[in-house]
Amino acid sequence: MVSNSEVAGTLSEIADLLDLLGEKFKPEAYRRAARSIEALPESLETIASRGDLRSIPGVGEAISEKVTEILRTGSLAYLERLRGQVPPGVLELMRLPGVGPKTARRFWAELGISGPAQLSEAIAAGRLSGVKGFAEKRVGQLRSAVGEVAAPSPSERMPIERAWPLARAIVEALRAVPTVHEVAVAGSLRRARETVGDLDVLVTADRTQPVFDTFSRLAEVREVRLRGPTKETVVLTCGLQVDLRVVEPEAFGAALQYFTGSKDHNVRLRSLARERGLKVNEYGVYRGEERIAGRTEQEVYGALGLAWVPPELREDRGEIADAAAGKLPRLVEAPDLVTELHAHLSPATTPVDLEGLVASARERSVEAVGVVVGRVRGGETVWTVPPELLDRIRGPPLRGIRLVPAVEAEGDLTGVGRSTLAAFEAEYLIAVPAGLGRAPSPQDLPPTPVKLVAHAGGAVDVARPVLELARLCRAAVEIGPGAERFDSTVARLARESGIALAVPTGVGTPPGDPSSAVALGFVRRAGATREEVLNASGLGTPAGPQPPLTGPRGRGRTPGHRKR
DNA sequence: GCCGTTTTCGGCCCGACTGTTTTCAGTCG
Repeated sequence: MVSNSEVAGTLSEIADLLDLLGEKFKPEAYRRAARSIEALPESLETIASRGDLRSIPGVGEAISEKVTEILRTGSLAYLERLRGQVPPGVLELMRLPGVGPKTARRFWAELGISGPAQLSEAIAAGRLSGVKGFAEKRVGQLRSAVGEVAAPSPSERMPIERAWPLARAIVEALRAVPTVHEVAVAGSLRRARETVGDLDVLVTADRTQPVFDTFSRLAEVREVRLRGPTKETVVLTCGLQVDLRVVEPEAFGAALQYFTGSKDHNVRLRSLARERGLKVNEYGVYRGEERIAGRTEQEVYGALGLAWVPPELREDRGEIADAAAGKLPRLVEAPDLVTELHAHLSPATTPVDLEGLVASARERSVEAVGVVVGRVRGGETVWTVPPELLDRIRGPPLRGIRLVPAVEAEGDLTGVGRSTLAAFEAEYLIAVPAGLGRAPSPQDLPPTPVKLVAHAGGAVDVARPVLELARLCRAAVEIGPGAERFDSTVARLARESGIALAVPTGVGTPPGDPSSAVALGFVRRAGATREEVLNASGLGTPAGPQPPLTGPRGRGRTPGHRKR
């Protein structure tokens, strides 16, 4: 079994090799195919077995044949042939910071340098002095670049839930600068990608200098890598790179659009602009010399005849055509989340904790909270809240918040039934299918409806049996960051199978915990509307057409409705 | 190599920054 990432890696290597060989457009074609494959919600094997490889953006006749060969044989003759033309060390040279295909090729072809070690020797021996294009400063850069190879590896992509608090801290620090007006985070964090490679921060300000000064002096900053009149790049102690740009207010929307990406979304957007005789860059939309949009993103998309595209959808998966046709989904939003389905009290719970939970719900305008009052494993009770708390949870609403008792059932669901709920006087079950190694069969299902499948997590292929369980139970699956929840690719698969989603609201989590915001980003990234999120319908829904409480696919009701 | 409500051929996003230049090439995002 060859993973999607391995295939993407192979295509990227082909791109690099073609770059070194001086090819013009092929490298970008291979990179684009690699990016789409990396972002696929299901395995290439599955797609190939349906004969659908050509439906992947950027995959045409030639690349689909190569992918097929890799899947079938685990290797690729074309790649081996390219490798034969370029010494392996030259690829490593190209991966040094500041060294691209042209420079690497010159080292190799003109100076006989075919690897970082040889480059290091050449620099030490002074063989670069007098060579055109390699003056003192450049040689200094190369020396440190070669040195860094042995040092800790360059920063890899970071899980979004880790990057989120860092971004928040930076935004708050910049907002405190007196000359600053607007601050926004763009990039893959804004698109709610599961991992982020760097942070992009945009600022409008009266004066640039104080902004850069504050930025460079942040406690988390390890080094300032580059500073120009409008842009500064730093590296944080954790290795994450942060780019800060100061833009004028008239261009804020255009810059936000541009730096939010994705790259493929922007390329398509600018191609569309060209077709309409317009030009889009980070300063605005231009007809000739005249700027016709730029202050807001709505203006920018509007000038191109498009509806504003939510950042989470900007991946060139057809969203631009949808925006042109007015067919973009109305994605679920934070105020839609009126119910928390899965809140925990600590094992040593006191009434104070319950007050805290209620306060937390009020803060977030959540009106009903499903509280776990007990946990069972294989029919045995493993944990339960103190009886006096159970009474309060079952009692009348606390300060307007309705508390709904729920039971978590770990692992195997056989033996879990109505009696389990009755024992706890709970209203619904939360399945926690740890170690579910196979697809469940209907006999495995409890006679009591399960409302939520939570704490499952894992990669797409691991998720399938869990999704099958959710489908059979007509339960929602919990989405969110971390190893114990499902990400946006699984959320998308769930939606496509008609399975409802559940989004943690953050009720009962510490202040500043990013998991609720990230979870919302994930389900939006999966294209979910309010109607597809179980805890977004029902209670307190604003006036207007009410979504069906029981969705078209027969999902359960929200806790708050059971006694109304 | 991919792709097309202008195309099955002829295009392929665009600008900041750096170091090296006498006006630009390369890298990066």
